[in-house]
Amino acid sequence: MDKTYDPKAIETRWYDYWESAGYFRPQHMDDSAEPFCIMLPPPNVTGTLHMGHAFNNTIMDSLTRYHRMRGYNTLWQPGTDHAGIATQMVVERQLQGENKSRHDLGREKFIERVWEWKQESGNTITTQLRRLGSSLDWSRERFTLNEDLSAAVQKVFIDLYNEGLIYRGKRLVNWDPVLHTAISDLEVLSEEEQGQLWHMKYPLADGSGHVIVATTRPETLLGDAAVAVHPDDERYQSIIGQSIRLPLTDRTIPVIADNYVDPEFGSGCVKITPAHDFNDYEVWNRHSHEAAIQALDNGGLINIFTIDAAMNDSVPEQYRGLDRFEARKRIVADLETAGLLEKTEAHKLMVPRGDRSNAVVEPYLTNQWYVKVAPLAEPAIQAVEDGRIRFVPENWSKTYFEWMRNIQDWCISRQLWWGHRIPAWYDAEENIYVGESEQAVRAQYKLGDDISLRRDEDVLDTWFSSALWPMSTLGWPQDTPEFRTFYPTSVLVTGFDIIFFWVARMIMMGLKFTGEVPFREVYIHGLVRDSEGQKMSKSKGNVLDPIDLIDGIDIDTLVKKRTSGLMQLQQADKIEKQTRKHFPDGINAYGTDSLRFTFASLAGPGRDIKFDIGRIEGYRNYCNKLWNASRYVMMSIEDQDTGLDESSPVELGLAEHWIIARLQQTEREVAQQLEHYRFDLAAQAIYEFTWDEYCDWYLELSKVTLTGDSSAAAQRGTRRTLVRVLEALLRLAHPIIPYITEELWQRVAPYAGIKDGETIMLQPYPQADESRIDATVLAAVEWVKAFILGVRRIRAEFNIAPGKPLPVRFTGGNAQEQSWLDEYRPYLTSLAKIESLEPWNESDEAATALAGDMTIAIPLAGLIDPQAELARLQKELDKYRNDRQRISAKLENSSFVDKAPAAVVDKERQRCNEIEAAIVKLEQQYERIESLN
RNA sequence: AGGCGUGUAGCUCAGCUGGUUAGAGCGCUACCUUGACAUGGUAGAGGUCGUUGGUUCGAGUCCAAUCACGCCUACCA
Repeated sequence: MDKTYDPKAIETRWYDYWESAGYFRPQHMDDSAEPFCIMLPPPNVTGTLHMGHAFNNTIMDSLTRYHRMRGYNTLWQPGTDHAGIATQMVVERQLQGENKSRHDLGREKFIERVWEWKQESGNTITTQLRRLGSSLDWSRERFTLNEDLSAAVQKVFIDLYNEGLIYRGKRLVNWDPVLHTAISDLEVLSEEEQGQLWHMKYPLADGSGHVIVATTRPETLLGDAAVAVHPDDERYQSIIGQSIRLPLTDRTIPVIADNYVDPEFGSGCVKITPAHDFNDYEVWNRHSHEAAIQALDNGGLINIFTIDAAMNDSVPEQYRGLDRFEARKRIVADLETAGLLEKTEAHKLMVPRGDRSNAVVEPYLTNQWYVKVAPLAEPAIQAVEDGRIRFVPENWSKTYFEWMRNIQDWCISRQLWWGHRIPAWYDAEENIYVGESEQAVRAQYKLGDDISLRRDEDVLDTWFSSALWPMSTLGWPQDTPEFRTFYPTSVLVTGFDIIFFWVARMIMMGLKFTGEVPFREVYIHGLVRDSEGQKMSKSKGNVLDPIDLIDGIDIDTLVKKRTSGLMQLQQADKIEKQTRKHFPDGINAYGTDSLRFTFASLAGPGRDIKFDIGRIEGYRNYCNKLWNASRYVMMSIEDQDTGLDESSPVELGLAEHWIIARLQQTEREVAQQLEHYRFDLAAQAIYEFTWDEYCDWYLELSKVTLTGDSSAAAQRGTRRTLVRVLEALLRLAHPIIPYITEELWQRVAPYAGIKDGETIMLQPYPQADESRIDATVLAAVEWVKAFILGVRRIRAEFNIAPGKPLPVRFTGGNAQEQSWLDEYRPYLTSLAKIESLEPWNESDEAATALAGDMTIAIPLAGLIDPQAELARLQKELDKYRNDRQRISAKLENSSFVDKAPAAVVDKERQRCNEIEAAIVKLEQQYERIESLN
């Protein structure tokens, strides 16, 4: 074996081996074993792996591997979604390079082109997921636009439409003027930006004065339908019902009264632009029956924008064709000239932008399809309330309820070409026919060939198909063995940012169409951020690529990666500086296992995961430690008898019994933590057992037996324990660090008596055997450790070379300790490097330490600096005396003795006695040293 | 405005249903290349658990108030 752990050398070959051997597939397709199933949240097909994916996958793979080893019939189902807008944008950008638009190609050719792109580039992320060691069943990979998944989408649309839960309506939507499509509320990101508030004078038509209205979007003036005041506002009673001469136009609009207006804010007058503002639209709805409103063009619903958000032909000629922001400037200037601009002030406002295009979204009046969500939400709320679905951590259910109880109808149509086309047809009178195909529609509605039908041009929101993912990937609506075996799935693992987008919608759809929840548990994990807690983003230049952490990257390449393709070029310098500061030497190749162990350790209950490079370094060191421990074990057992032959005697010593007991405790702990999704604590238990118990103590203790004059049976027992505990440890750690454990296990397992072990993946997960935990053994080793540590501390304090054998004396100690001293003498002399171990006559000049009731003394004639030693003893005494005072006060408190459980009181008493004994010994030593002075 | 969350060692975080002396990793200090490992070993320094009250025999842990920070949802033109 190599002296150092090199992930590159081992990680490349195992994945192919596992995948080609079919280990990732479910073992059964029936109910002969308990099923465990996780659906991979389908990544965007245009996507590349980011830290969130890597984190998320580490958790899912750990769960999957754990359950597989536990004997569950396990399926982790992969796939990608078609990402309507994102994918269409990618291909349109390609076309742009050829100076073409999608319209030049036409719908059919364009879609062909997208499929071609998907064929070539759509597997980037699935290739990267493999690098993470993810044990996904690739033979079942799905894509939201696959035929069977599309059939599910169509069925759901048609059924919901027939039930009246999908409808078409003309309403205000969030319109992305760059992408020319409606987007849902969730795809709009509002952020505070610096803007201005313009206060404008709106003259009354009778010339008697004016009102002041303020706006952040002056261009919408051209679409105004009214000015609203509060009905009880004394100041404006007289003008309610009067007319306003709308500036820069030849229109007049009424003053109306509505409760929506806050009289305290601004002038108390609000301009109402119903076709371009959600609140104004509501106001308009309440007043649209009024004659003055009805008299306006289109009943007051005046649309002033083209699909590009340029001014359309309904506005005065001089503004037509202007972009909205250009129009804004012109209108402000014209108002100024006309003396109608009262004032302009700086104003912070929330600006809504499309999450894909980053363009300012406009409320825009269009025909769209909607899902009526409230009836679907009700059962979905119940499913969480009554525990059929459990959120972990539980608190996220509050967020879920909050949203579900205030839910809005969902706009599902998108003005795109790439996606599931809406199965609706229109006749010349705009009557709607919904069905599987034109033919089916004609048959169903008895439409003759003389009636021409035209299909709806729009496609469905990608999330509409994602909402069906747990059902559709298992074959629903067909009654398949997969669906029968694995639905409902076991757990959904995802970040909290996606609860509304996806989790809630899956629950609604699952319940609606299968009557069953789609998953029984939802594990919500935190979001990965950089070491300073900042969200990782391209524009901030703080993105880490998981593949770079695995393979390593030099600093120049990293800088280039972070600074290329930036929206704002002036950021580049800052990002370069920052990057060179954080990663002066680039990033080492840490390997997949180190990355996974890091993620597992970070998977605590918090919701921000700060990723610091120091952490992964530490876990790479852990892997190296495990590697070298195995190396030592292999060196100790190769060509040696490890007690596999039952006929030769095998003897286990204290160390063996101890490490076996600690292993059982660790196994219990790890399983318990994994059951509760505490990957951090499970990882910590594995880490501590490996490093602090197995390596620091057991390997050292084993050397005493193997290199000493122990019997053949004892040596056999030690070798057998070395290899068996290691073998179990590898299985224990395998779900988190699959590669290194497989690599080591392949070497080690035969010596542990495992024959024909093809892979660690399918070995049973270690189960604790409580009967092998012996409290006396644990206590004995604790005492042995205390003894050794005592000697080491004296060495360190007096600067005695660690290798120099020392004479050690002892005195006192209870009967058990005296017998331990006798029995475990070889461990003590070897690990503490003791030259001679004899009773102490208490007169020699010596430094002392305590091991339980026993005093350890190291004669150090002439070496001791009495002043320093007295100071040290004093410090220790102070600590003990403090403790004694606190505890005896407690014990003298009758209410404590009366009310606290007896066990607690007993413990305190015992502790008090121990402290008392220690103080006595320390005082004696103090006097001895003092007398030397 | 409403909802959620966080505040423990220089940094990143554990601390489960309240019970001895509050832990880990990284960083720091000193010593050590000992035959698994310097991606290592040994020893050590470092915390009045945001603040103030309360419940309790006992509070980092439960309750209330308060301060600071963060996130989400909805926004006032």
